[in-house]
Amino acid sequence: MSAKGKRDRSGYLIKQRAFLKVYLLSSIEKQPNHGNALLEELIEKFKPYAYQPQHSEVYRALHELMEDGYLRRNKVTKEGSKYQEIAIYYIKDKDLVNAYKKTVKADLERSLGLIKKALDDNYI
Amino acid sequence: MSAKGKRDRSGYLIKQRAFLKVYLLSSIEKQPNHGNALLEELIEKFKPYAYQPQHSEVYRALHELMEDGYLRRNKVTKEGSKYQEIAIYYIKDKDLVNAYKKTVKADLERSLGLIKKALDDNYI
DNA sequence: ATATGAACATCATGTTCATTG
DNA sequence: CAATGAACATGATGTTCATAT
Repeated sequence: MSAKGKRDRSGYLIKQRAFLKVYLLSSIEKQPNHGNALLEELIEKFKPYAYQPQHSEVYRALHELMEDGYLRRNKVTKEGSKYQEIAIYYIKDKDLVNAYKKTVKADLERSLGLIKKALDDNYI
Repeated sequence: MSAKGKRDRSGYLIKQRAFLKVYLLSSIEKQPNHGNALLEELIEKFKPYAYQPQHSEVYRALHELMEDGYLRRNKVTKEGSKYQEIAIYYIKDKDLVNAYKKTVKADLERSLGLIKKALDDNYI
């Protein structure tokens, strides 16, 4: 079974895996895309935050989203000068996606609260 | 060597260890205290956030803060009906503490930014 | 060389066990 | 039993290797 409804026992901040999953789902909602392109997009997006997600973590997230029925994909042969086989991801179940994003939203808000509190409590 | 200036390679959110350390330092600044009492205080504080730090993690944080010269402690025999030997922690170097808290503040703010961005980017 | 994926390695942290008084 | 600490175990993630085109 994949990492579905799990939050770690102690309940500290949201895990990277879930964080990346919502970004992947949002991006694919706008436009189906393949893994490496999604990765590059994320790397670019987080540059100002000194956060650089690793390719393996992004692939793992995508694989889990497939296993859990959020995404589907089809392998296609890239046209043009290059002839690399790539996997394009599409949303499979929009309702499921929305439900998932909702739970992650709650965890993001909880995390936001924790960090805000730490700034409040420890800095005048 | 302890976990001093380390941030994980990918630069995702602030680590629990550092998060707890600033709380421990702040609490001890106000009032020297022993490990278990600090733990209970933290558990209480984070109850609304469904976050329950573990005792081992708090002790590890305290040990590192000693190793790195932020805290000192003395073992005392508890008076009263109980006769347990407990370790009371005191601030050792205020300037060092302030410097440390400053770097953690930056990481908290960076983390805050990341989470805010995730909420902005993925939810209308 | 690009894209994907698996294998392997490590770190951060959680869970359990031990000791002391 | 309260407090501390170490040992052990697991999970989350990073790094490296493999494969295909």
